[in-house]
Amino acid sequence: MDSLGDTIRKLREDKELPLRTVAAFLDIDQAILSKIERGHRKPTREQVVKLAEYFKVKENDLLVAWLSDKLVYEVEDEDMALKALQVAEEKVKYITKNKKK
Amino acid sequence: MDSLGDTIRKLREDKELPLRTVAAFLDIDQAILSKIERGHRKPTREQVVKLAEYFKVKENDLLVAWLSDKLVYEVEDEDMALKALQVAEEKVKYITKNKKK
DNA sequence: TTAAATTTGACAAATTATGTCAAAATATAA
DNA sequence: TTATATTTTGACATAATTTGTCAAATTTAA
Repeated sequence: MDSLGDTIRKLREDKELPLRTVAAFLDIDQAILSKIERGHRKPTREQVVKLAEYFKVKENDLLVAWLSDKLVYEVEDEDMALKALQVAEEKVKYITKNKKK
Repeated sequence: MDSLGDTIRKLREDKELPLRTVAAFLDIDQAILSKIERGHRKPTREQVVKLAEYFKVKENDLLVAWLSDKLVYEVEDEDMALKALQVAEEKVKYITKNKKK
């Protein structure tokens, strides 16, 4: 199961691009991109969108990976992590349903 | 489906306590407690723990409500909210499994 | 009404997220 | 090897968000 960082690194290495190049496109220091790929930093939503564009992959796929990573980060040192995720799912379903009307 | 704020408000009103009293126990201004109950502010983890103690309800139940609220807040304006939650669940299961070893 | 309780919004302080930079470490090519 | 390019790390700055106070406005209920 790849993290978002792993995915980005693979995309970049497949094209044999240095951090410098991709980081320039994102308009950030390469240090940050390095940290993002290694999972030591979370990219911003905008960076993820740009990366999808840059590597020509589905924006939605990358955003799901990004958002789920954020959720994992948010619950990870809690015992009730799984329970909370399940309850959150129910809440989202409930909210979505009542928004449709 | 009650939010955490609703739950706290009910617990407080059942005991006929003013915001002032409970807020004092939490060591915050009553304005914040008002906002928490109305869902305009998120309580901190520590505040939730204190509230569980104060109202003598299961800490874990309140923490699940709190954490799931935070998760909902984090995904709520994303189309892929549900998908991200499901992927996060898989990731948490994966992490938990590999931690046991 | 008037007194208590609650709500609101402007603002301040604290915390966390995001970024730069330069030096250290690592990988690659000559 | 030695030199060059790339990546990684950590100290630090800046920006954004969270968490809080305060006082005035509003609502509730005696």
